[in-house]
Amino acid sequence: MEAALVTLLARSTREQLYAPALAPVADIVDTVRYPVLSAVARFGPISAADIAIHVGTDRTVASRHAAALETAGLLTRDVDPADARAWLLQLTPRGRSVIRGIRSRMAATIEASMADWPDGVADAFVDGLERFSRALTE
Amino acid sequence: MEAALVTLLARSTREQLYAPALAPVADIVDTVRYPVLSAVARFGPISAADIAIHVGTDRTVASRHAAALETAGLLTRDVDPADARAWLLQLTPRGRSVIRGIRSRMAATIEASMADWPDGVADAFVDGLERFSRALTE
DNA sequence: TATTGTTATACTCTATAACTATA
DNA sequence: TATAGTTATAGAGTATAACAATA
Repeated sequence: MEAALVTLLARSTREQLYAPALAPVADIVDTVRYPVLSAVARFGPISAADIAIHVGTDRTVASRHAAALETAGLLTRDVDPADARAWLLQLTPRGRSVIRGIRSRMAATIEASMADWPDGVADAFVDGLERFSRALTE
Repeated sequence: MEAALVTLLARSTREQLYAPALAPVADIVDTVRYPVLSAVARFGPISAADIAIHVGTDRTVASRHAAALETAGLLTRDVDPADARAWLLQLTPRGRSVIRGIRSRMAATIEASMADWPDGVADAFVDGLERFSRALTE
């Protein structure tokens, strides 16, 4: 298992998995900004500080990526009515459309690589993957 | 699944999974050199050019990491008897001992995070992970 | 006093280009 | 001519430090 994990965690694997899904929108979303966009999609409206926690980077990094995604028209930043220091990040209709396309292409890539797996193995893997991911973020 | 995959592929996840396993040898093996060491353990004796393919980086990067690991006494570089241009990388006894320790600590971390999983789920996950990793490298 | 967000800066890691030596 | 390995250089991405504004 160690070998499989080392392979999966390699930087090149991330590029390899993201590249085909991001290709059509490569000019506005790259492999480092996509995690921010994905987190806003899942947890928004959310502040940049909380995004940083989910994405696992420093606040300054999340802030810069969010600014870039705002410039690209994929998300908006509105003052948090409950805290004037914070900005709440939220997807624009264009952002929602872009992420829908990315997810659908990513799913196609993944499903293709599992096409010849025995029945049930893929479902069990996805189940385990979700458990493992949850364990990491707790 | 997309969310779980984004989490797993995050740079911070790699650090989080490797950190406890590498801590005792942090002065000689870090998270970017470990994949090189692991590949030498699995495929050695092997040339730097082939290591680069397995690790998914450029030749120059693999070469530098290998040089550092040699300086640390974890691997040796001997001229390939079949090709005087190439150097064959191979673990030293110390290198084997170090990687044994890393793998055992990594296994402990992973097993701990799966401790409360239902019977069979962990095995199915590992099976799927290995299949998925193989699909990525082909 | 602590926290949010931002900017300037330095650091790490990587790829590209150029070179030598060998096939 | 092509490939293995190395070194110098530039680029991308990140964290640290310092700042203003608000809790």
